[in-house]
Amino acid sequence: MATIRNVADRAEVSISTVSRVVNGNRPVRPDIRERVLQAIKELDYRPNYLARGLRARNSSMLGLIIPDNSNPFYAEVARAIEDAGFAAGYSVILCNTDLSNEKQQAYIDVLLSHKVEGVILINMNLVTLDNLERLMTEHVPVVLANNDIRIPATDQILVDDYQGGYHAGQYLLRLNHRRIGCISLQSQFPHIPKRIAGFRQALTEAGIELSDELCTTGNGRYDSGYQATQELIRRQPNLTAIFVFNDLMALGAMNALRAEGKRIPEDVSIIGYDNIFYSSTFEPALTTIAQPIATIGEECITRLLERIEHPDRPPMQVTLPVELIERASCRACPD
Amino acid sequence: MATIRNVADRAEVSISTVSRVVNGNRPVRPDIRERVLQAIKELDYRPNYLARGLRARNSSMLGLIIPDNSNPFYAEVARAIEDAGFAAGYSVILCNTDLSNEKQQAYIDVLLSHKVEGVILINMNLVTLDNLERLMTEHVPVVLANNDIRIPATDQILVDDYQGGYHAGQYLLRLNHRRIGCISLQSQFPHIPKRIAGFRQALTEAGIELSDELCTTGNGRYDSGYQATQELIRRQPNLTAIFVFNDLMALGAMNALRAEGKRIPEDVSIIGYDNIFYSSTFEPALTTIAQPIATIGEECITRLLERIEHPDRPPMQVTLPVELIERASCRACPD
DNA sequence: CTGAAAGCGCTTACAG
DNA sequence: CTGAAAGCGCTTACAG
Repeated sequence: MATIRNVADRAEVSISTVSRVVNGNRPVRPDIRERVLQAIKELDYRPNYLARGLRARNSSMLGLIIPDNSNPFYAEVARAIEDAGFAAGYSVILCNTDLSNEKQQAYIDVLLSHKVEGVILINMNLVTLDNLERLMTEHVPVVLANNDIRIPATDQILVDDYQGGYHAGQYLLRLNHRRIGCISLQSQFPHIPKRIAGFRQALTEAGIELSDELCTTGNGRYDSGYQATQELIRRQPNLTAIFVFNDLMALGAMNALRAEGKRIPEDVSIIGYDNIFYSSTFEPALTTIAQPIATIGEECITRLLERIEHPDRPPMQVTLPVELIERASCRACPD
Repeated sequence: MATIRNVADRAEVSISTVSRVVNGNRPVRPDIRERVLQAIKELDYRPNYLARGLRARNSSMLGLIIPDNSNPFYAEVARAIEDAGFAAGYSVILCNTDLSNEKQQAYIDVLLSHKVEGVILINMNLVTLDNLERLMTEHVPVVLANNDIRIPATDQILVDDYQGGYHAGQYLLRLNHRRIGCISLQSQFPHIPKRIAGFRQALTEAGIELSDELCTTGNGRYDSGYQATQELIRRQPNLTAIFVFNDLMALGAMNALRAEGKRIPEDVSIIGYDNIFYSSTFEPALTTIAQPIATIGEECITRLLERIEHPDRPPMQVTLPVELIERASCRACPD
């Protein structure tokens, strides 16, 4: 394929001049610029980003590290990031880790070798901070989302999990529920305990204790929501409501309940978390605590691009609000 | 960060030697290799892929062009591709096009500039072949999936859409349905007409004509399945079954039917297409024609890597089979 | 088995 | 406003 050299020869100018018209960063005499543009078109020239990146120390690439792009939550976030990245002239490398520390590490090495200009880490498994530190020592701009651990010198996008848990609790209480189960997420993420704390606080204010017996955990996937629910109703058959920590598991919960002959919401109310697109299409439509999914993605990329532009600005912490979305999976407890 | 030069200095060897131990492609005296390895570790050296790629004419990058990664079908395919790509040492650049010709074109230019070693195109909008041709002239290996148009010198992964349509038709007929609607996909893709042809053939064999009145189209998304269904039952209130060309629209169809007070499958049977993961979790669980989603992804990447290795092997066309998955959304028509 | 040298395709001071 | 030259960090013949 054509190189800058070929263009220069055809336009009878130096490669410096070609570079200038391609990048448009220095003045070029109009007639010469025309000649160059003409040659570029005739040769179908496209700059080699490998060469440009090597020389100019930029790669026009971003890394996106998420647990699993086939999970609708991450899929939606990834979409927002890809859109905005593309608009800003960046390509995004997709990295799935399944929360495995080894895969995270391997991918960070790869991204570093590719000389990405920044990386977005969503629900990063931070059992150790080594991975993050490697990024920091190389001075690669990083945005951390959904990871409420204070990392100095890193932009962070958080969602108000305490409020999320609190709202869910209050809502169920307002509907007169008293025997409330909870399916949380088994994870090392600090935002999960906060969500539980908010939930517990709401119950405590109503004089209800969140007993261990009524709490269980899942891994976030449909199946685990199904199983956790079976376990929960085995332990406490008189449950009237369950707060499930993500919509996918909530869907599993609804199906498990149905398999036991329970109706939703007549027999058991279910409230989810996330508000993935599909939650509104479930039958019954799922009442849930909405995370601002698209906003999370947009904030991630906005912060990252900002930091690439201005590496020395102080890091920001953005906390996004949650919102209760009332649909059809909860109803007032008759008791 | 450390460069090959730093490593060479510390290990007191030439950069050629460092390169050889890093790439492990030429023999190096064991004690020297040890020294180099030691220096690499001490300096936390990682090769610069920009430099390597520029020189060696490889980038370790692949492009994945899909309509929308937040659609579960593509999300699942993308996941399979990312997994296998990573395992083979490639990073994948995620490109969403929303089927826009402009975006496809823009992304292909970008991928070419990044010097990707290959690109996978799934449901590429081929209103013009220009985009594809640019890839061909640059000799970038290409795999085309879900695009049943004969492109010489291109590997293609297809699914047997004729059979898919035929099976769906036969199944509904076997259940004694006679007034069958069809929500197909508005698209320029050649596999869609084939699917319709298979469906029509099944009906024809049973002496039933697939009238235009019973056919409509959607864009593949949930909402359009919902709307298309409203339209269909307005036109023909006595419909007993609908064949919907993807599961997402089928979900929309079920909800639209319910909103009209119809029960599924008692009043109307629904059969979908794709077998995305969620279709088994719908209420009722969706009967559908399964595409081998993971296999499509795996075949794409296998073919692509194969072609990168052996550019001169004749292109292959793989046609994958579909399978009827019987679940709960269809039942025998009482008529 | 090892090293010196050329060169991949660009950008960017520098000199004019 | 333009061009010659250096150099980004590698790989790979080539010579030894």
